[in-house]
Amino acid sequence: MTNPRPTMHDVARVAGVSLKTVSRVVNNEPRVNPETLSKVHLAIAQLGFRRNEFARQFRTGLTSTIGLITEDIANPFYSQIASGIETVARAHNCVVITASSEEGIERERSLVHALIQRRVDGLLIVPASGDHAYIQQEAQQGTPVVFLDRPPSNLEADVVLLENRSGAQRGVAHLIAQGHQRIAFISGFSTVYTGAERLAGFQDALEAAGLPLDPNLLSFEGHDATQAERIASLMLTQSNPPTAIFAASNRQSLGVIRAAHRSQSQVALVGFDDFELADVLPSSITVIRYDAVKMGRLAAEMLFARLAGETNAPRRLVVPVELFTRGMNQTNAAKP
Amino acid sequence: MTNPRPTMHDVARVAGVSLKTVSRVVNNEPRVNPETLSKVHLAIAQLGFRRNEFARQFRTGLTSTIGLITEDIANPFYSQIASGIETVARAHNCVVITASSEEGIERERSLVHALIQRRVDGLLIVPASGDHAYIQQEAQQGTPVVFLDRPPSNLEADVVLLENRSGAQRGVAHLIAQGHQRIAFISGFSTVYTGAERLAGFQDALEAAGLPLDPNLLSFEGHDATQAERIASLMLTQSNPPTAIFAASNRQSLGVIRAAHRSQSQVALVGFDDFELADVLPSSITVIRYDAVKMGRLAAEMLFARLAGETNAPRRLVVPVELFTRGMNQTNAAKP
DNA sequence: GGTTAGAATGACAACGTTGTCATGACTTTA
DNA sequence: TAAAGTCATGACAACGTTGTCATTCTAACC
Repeated sequence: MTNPRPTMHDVARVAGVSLKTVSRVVNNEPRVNPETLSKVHLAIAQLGFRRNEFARQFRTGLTSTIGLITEDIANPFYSQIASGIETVARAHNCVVITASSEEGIERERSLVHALIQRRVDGLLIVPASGDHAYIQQEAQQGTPVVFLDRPPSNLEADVVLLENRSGAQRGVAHLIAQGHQRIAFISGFSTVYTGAERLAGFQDALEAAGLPLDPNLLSFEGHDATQAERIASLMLTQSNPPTAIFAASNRQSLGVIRAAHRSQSQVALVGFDDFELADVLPSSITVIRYDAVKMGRLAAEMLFARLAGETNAPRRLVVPVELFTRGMNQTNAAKP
Repeated sequence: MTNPRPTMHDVARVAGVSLKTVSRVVNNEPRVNPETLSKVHLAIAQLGFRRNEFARQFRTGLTSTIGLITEDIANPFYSQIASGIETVARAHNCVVITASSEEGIERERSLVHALIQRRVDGLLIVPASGDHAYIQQEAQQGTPVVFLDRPPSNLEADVVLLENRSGAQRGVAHLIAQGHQRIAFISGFSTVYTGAERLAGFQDALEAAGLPLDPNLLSFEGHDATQAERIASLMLTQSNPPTAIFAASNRQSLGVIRAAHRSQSQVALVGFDDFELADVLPSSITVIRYDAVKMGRLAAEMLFARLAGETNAPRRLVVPVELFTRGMNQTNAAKP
């Protein structure tokens, strides 16, 4: 029923030539007699032979495979990054192994090891919070690593980041320019790099405008949309509620939108990360947006540059973000 | 600077034992003298040795790697599937290579070959339209293949599908029950399996209600959201416009929502596929939804069952869908 | 004390490919 | 016609691991 895959050896036997000659044909090496060539081609077609890339990679030491570790591939942000990476990888005849760390440093570590043991040529990592010194040894043993979205701790390495701080600052400045004075900031864990940077941008904007920072309007517990919704609801129903909210990522934006919808609030919202349908919501949402696919491409290109032998000091690349304003609601409408 | 990765041979030399003894230690084989054991462990730690999984896989013939080919990994539907697959793969100590066919049969074919040549243990494919007979040979040579979302043409194989036809039928019946008589159907290419099935479901519902099918209210050209928006706009502005639209997938839903938003139309919408924010839109959207992650899990489990030696006839698994009604707008409100 | 059993270890082939070198035949050159 | 060069081909080792089998040594048995 299932005939095993033929090897070069089988082809050689059928064609009546040596193993090496088959290898030459398969690799399009010169100096093969045309007659021999066709004999071999015939045998190849007859057996349905296809070179065992796995064995070849083993022999040559290069797997033409890179690894990508993200928090969760189901998250559109990461899957867009993955898409950009894949495009570049394909141009280099590479495939991509994707794995999800679920935001745990231990799990990340075990994935890194699993991929290193499979001898991927390089690694792209969206790092979980925690100590990344363990990567040092791997990198020194010849597997280049490029980080995405967040820099690793305790490690000098290539990294591609977003313009987090200035992006957040511009978003908040936009709200201030619209006349908002009480602006809330809802984020996930403050220990995550992007959260901290965006908070800094938030503070920059307040300071520049001479506005006070009300601790009651700060939250770092909106890790997912549900949490963010709960927190936004609380803020909106308290006495002296915020007139605007800055959401640190699309997960928080989602929660805030739901909370505002439920409580019929007209609170203004600016969010980091664009999302589909932002344009057709009852109150259009201004966002800080960027090209996630491009981010993936850039990181992959850095990795391939390393693989090509580049040995400069680690580089830090920053992907620009754009304040994209929607629905020019200049003022904060009062509740009905 | 970069010390090459140590091999078992290096460990053996440092520990003063034979290669095979190191192998025994690494594989936790019994009958190793405790003293020797610790010598070897010491050498392993000292050199930072980690087994070359790649060489091991080469020797044993199993790569512990499966391949996943989708249309576009950046599409949330596919990235959710990927997430489910990854979970199952991890439980089997496998990693997943993801690749995008960009909906082209030729590209798909080249990816299948690339993955087969890398000797992935199995393949999961969301097939592009076209002839899939070429897979036959691969499957016979020992690489099991499971299809997702659409069955392959000219090939008997395992496949996991959605309840397309009855799902669409229920969605349209829901609209009819609300009193709609002129219902449009907007889809991508009719040649794609899911599109054809959902159209059949649409027709089922109309027939059951004794409603006529107006060809002017059918379109198969809304391949992406932009196209769908254009078509929906045309339909909505024609004389005798539809009072409801059935969108065959989330891409079409998106376009329809935009079109309705632009033209201030109150057209009712039911769409196949759920999407974020559907609950907070001005007119809440009823959808046919399902668990895409689970779909990935099921397919992966089928694949691993094959890898475990299952040799039954190809199976067809159907993932149930659910009509999820939102916003009980019983009637079709007239324009203001 | 000689045979046997078992424990601990090592030598070697094998997986399927590519790189290195050798070989023989034929052709060109002096 | 001998020397040198080119062409076509093949034999063999190597990549790093595991599987098979052989070997040595010690302990236990009759």
